[in-house]
Amino acid sequence: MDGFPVNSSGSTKERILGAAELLFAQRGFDGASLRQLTAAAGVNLAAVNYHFGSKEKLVEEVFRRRLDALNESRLVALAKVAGAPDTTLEDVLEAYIRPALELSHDNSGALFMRVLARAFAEHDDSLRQFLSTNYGHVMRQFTAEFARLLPQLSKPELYWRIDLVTGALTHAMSGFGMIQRKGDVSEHAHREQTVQHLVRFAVAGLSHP
Amino acid sequence: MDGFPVNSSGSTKERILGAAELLFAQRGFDGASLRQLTAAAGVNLAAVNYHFGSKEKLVEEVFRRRLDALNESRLVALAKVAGAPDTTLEDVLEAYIRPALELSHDNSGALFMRVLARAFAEHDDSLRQFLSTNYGHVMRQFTAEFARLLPQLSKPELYWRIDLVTGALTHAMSGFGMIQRKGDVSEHAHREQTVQHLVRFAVAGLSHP
DNA sequence: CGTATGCTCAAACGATCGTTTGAACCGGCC
DNA sequence: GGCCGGTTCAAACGATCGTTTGAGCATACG
Repeated sequence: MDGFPVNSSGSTKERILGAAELLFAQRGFDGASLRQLTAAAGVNLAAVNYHFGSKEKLVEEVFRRRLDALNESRLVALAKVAGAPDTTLEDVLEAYIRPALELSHDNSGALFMRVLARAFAEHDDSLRQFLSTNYGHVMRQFTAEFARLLPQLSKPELYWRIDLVTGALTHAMSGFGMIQRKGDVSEHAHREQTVQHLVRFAVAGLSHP
Repeated sequence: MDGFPVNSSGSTKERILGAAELLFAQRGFDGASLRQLTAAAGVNLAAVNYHFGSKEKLVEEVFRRRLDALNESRLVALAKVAGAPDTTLEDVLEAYIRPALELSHDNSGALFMRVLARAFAEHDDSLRQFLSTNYGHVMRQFTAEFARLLPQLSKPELYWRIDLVTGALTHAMSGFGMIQRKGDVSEHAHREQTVQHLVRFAVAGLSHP
C-alpha cells in the first residue's frame, strides 16, 4: 500500500522520527503501524524497539524532539516582555504563537502541529500526563502573565478564556502549512499575516468586556 | 479488563450505539475494539455486523443518530432569526451553540460531543466527507447569515474567523458535562452560564475590528 | 402442529498488530 | 588476524483485530 521509502537520509533514529511524524499526523497513533512506519523510513521493523524501546516511547520522543525547542523559544520570547510595565497582550500572545508558526516553516514541522492537535483532542490520560509534567510550567508562566495584564478578570473567567483561545489556536496551527498559498505571496509574508490574524483573534477573545 | 456490562436496557441496536458512544469517546475509533464494545453493551460480538454491517457503518450511525437531531435544532433556531433586520450576532451564535449544550444535558450526549471533537481533529478523509455531504448545508446557512451581519469583512477574513471560532467551540463543547459543578449550581443555570460564555467569546472573535 | 423469520450465540477465519529472538554484519582497537 | 560493542536483518512469537459461519432459539402465522 505504501510504495517506496519516503526518507533515505540521516541516521536511523532520525529517519524513524521523521516517518513517525508523517504517519502519526495522517493516521493517528493507533492507526499508524510500525510496519508502515519502518517501511516509509526505509529501516528494519525491529529498529523501533531497538532504538526507542517501544512504540509508546517513540511517541513520547516525537513530542520531546519538537516541544523542547518550541517551548524553549516560547519562554525566551516571553521573558523579553514579561513583567515590564508597558507590555501589551499582543506581545505575550506573539511570544506564544510565533514560535509555533516558525516551527511550521518546514513541512515536517507543520506535520508535527497536526500531531499535537490530535493529542490535544484525544483526552488520553497517559499522554496528557506526559505533556503536563514535561511542559506544564510553560503554560503556567503564560497564564501568570495573562493574569497580570487582565486584572479585571476573575480566575475562573480567565481560565475559561485561555481554554477557549488555546483550543482555537491549536486547531488553527494544525492547519497552517497544509493549505496552498498564492504563488505571489512569500512564505515569510504569509507567516506574518497569519501571526497577526491569530494574535488579533486571541486578543479579542481574551480581553472582551 | 472491562468488568461488567455497562448498559442493560433497550434494544440490542440501542445498547450497541450507547456503548459505542462511550468507548469511542474514551479510546477513539481505532482504539475501541468490537469485543470491548459488545462486552460493555452486554450483547454478542456478532451483533454489530448483523445490525450495522461493519464497524465503519456503526461509526456513521453513531454520528447520524445525534447529528440529525442536533443540526435540525440548529436550523430551526436559525430560521427564527435569519434574515430579520434586527437580528444580532448573538442571536445567530446562540442558535448554533445552545442546541449542542442542550444535547450535552444527559451524559451520553456529552460523550458524543467528545466523539465529535475527535472527528474534528482527525483529518480523516472518509469521515470528513461523510460529515460534509450529510451536514454541510447547515454550516453553509450559518456562514451566509454571518456574512450578512458582518458585511465589513472580506470573504477570506470571514472564513478565517469562522474557522477559529468553530475550533474553539468544538473544543469547549467537548469538555462541557465532563467537569464537576459546584453542588449549589443547577444544571440549567450552569448551561445558561456556559452559553453566555461561549456566545460572548464567539462574538468577540468574529466581530473585532 | 409445521414452518418460516428474526435474532443470538459460541467458535472459528485470516489478517495484522507490537514485540522478541538469534544470527549476520560492521567499524575500530588490541 | 582476532575480537568486540553497536547495529541491522529475516523470521517468528503470541495476542488481538474485524468479520464470517452455522447451529440454536424464540416468536408469529398458516
